Amino acid sequence: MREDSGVRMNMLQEGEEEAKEIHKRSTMNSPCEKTDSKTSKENKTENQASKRRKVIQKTVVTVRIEENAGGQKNEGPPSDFWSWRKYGQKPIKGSPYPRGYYRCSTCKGCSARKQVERCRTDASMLIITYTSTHNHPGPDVHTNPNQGQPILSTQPTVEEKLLPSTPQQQQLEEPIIASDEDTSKDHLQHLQSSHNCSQLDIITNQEENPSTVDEQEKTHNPLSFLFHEKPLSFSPLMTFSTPKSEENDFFDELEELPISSSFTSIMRSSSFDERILILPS
DNA sequence: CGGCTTTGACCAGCGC
DNA sequence: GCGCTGGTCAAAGCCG
Repeated sequence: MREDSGVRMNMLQEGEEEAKEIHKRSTMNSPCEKTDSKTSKENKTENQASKRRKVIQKTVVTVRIEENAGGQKNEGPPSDFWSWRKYGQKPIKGSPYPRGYYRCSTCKGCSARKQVERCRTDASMLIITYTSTHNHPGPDVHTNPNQGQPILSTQPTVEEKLLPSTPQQQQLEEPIIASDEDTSKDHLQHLQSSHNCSQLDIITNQEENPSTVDEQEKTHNPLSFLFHEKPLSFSPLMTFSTPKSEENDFFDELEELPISSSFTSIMRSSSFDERILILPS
């Protein structure tokens, strides 16, 4: 019925310095080299120096577990074409469910990470937070290492999405005013009921230095590892439809997610590749 | 045997 | 300054 499933993405750029930090790390450990984590104290210090709470760029995705299950267990990370290695798990205050920490094991030295936790209000929802970026080319999606997941090879690359080739997309590129939230919700509900296809919410929150961020985006946009390097990553997610008001409640709970009216724009387009840039107000 | 998961410990940021 | 909390490390064990 209404809550087939929903997928959302919020991308938050919370500070380019962190990006640099992570990037520095990723470059220090040259890609695909055996540097992993078991290294000297020096390296450890370096890593811990950047194990921050102000994580740079976060891409938050919510997924319904049942739908996500491409042969994966419920608690596992969502199916995408990267291989992830779990490196930690912590109970999160306020949430009955622990948060799992995964890093990309596709290539050693890759700084891409993600956090997987269940929605505290809806255990069937997974909240996946992607941080940092892959510093290596994505796996050949056409080989489809992901058992039986449908491949949507028509997904545009991030560059394609960056181009406001359509009025719709142009709208998405425009900054969104959060005060529009109520309206957004209306739109959201309306649109959710109108579209069975998945919806992705990608909110790019550019802080202070848009130029730098822009440059960053060109090279290490967290979305690039989601869309560009591996545009099919979300194909399993995209088969979902979206719950309606229930989901609004859910996201109300997620205080860190600046849903706001960006949702509205997202919902205006029924395809998954919505991207919303929120410029610093 | 290599890769992954589990889990306790450590460290740093943040709030008071 | 201190305690809390989140994020990461790394050893040990498990599994294919």
